[in-house]
Amino acid sequence: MSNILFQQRIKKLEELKKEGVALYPNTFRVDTTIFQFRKMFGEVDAQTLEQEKGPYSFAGRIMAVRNFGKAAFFHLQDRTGKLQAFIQKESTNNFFLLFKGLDIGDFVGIKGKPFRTKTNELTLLVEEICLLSKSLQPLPEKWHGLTDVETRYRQRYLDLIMNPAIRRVFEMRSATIQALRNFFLARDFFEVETPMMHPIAGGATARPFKTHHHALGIDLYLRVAPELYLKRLVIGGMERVFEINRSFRNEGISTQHNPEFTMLEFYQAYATYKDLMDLTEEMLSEVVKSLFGSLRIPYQGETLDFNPPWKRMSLRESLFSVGGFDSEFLRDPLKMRNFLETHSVTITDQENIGKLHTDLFEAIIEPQLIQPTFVINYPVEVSPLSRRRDDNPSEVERFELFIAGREIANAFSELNDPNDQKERFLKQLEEREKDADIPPEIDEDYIRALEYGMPPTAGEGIGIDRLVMLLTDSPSIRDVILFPLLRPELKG
RNA sequence: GAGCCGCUAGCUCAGCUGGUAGAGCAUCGGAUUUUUAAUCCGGUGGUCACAGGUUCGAAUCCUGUGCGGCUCACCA
Repeated sequence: MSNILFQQRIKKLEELKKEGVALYPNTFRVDTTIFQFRKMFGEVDAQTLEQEKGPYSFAGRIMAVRNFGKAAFFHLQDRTGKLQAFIQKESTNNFFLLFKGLDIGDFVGIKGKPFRTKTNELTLLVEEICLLSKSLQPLPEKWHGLTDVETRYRQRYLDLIMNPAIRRVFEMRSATIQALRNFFLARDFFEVETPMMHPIAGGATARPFKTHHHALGIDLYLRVAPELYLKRLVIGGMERVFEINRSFRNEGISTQHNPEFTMLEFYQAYATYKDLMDLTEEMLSEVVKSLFGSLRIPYQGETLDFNPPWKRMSLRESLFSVGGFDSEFLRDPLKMRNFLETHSVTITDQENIGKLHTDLFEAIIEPQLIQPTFVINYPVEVSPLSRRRDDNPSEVERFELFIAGREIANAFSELNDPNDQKERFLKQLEEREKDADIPPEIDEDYIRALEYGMPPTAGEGIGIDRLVMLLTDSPSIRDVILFPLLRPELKG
């Protein structure tokens, strides 16, 4: 590190050391947060404050300094906010010793009492100050802060120091997950953790990450979904289970996709996909209400309205009512192909009617579904784990929830017929592109589990990252993941 | 994987049709005991992402590479 600012700080560090200052002590005790301090004295007038002796002790990072030679103002930032402190020669015994050697970015402990400045700002009069940890790297500029997105993602700690708003995003993320967990616990669901490393990649068709276990001498796959394990638990008698955890998909990266992402999956025996629609409305409106106190929230210039009931339409209906296609068109593979090609959708030769309909849906309908909308009754070809409809076996009992033009949830009545399941697995295997990295295997144990009998069950997956994007008005999934995956930096 | 855009001081940014790099903040030295992006005076700081090419001369034009952003593809 050749930069001069770094060298200057190393020099200061050595000078402090020479003076006998402990550079990284851990003996300072904090008794007050900045939030608590404001709560206690935020409304108290200057005269009354004079009676207040303290001392109160705080710790945090120095974020700005305004120096007057024999006195100075500075901002201290802790996890709860920023506070102005005033330090002066006459009332701080180690003023000269320390203050000369301090830099913006250093952690300090301060003790003192509250007062109000001429401009009536609540301020701490510092009676004692000590260095807690030296910052050798200079922080970004105080006014513009850190805006370079690459640096914000690579050095998220800097982003968190400089941009308080990003901290609020992750507080919202935590609160969302907490609210979801409480929702399920209150309804007698059982929280579990199932394997991340699978001998056979199943539960979705995305390409998996591959790894190797040396002692066992076998290849393993990071899970693309927890689905098949959670349903084994239902078979085992866990009639209501949920898991909130990571899945991994070895696919492209975009504003909607990170290779590792967080999913909520839950299964409820003796329920149907229709029950889950009701449950989902209840769940998300409860979460939104608890976070915002309202069911209408802003997202990227739109207002999302979570007031139930939400619109429900079949995939076919949506092609008519939202897409404006007619039934003749929807029966004609050639016309649909031509149409899709003019909308630059790439299609393979062996696509059937069902796949063409979902292509049309994804290209034309999905982006238009801004308000929460359930789309139901998908073709069986694109739903290998879903139960067929009794009145139309070419379709399945399934819904996807769309909000702001994006898929947020996917749910279905589960296929619990082991013979049908095995046939669909085999069909899937036939259609899958050959990939040397993924052996053509089906999960025989899952079939065996089904043969013991799975109760009629409905299950759902919700993309937590995408949900948090909506709740925090974030345009990119990287804004709601603390450390999104990036290519490694070049060294030197 | 493809297309478009970007990369200049620690940070935020200027830098025109090519003439040899600038501002603000930060930092260093000085002044300053009520500031709020404090103020005033004086300094330090650059392999212009990297590598080639064109040219008397390249931050600037061309080619390639790296990293990032957006869009598309992939992700039933």
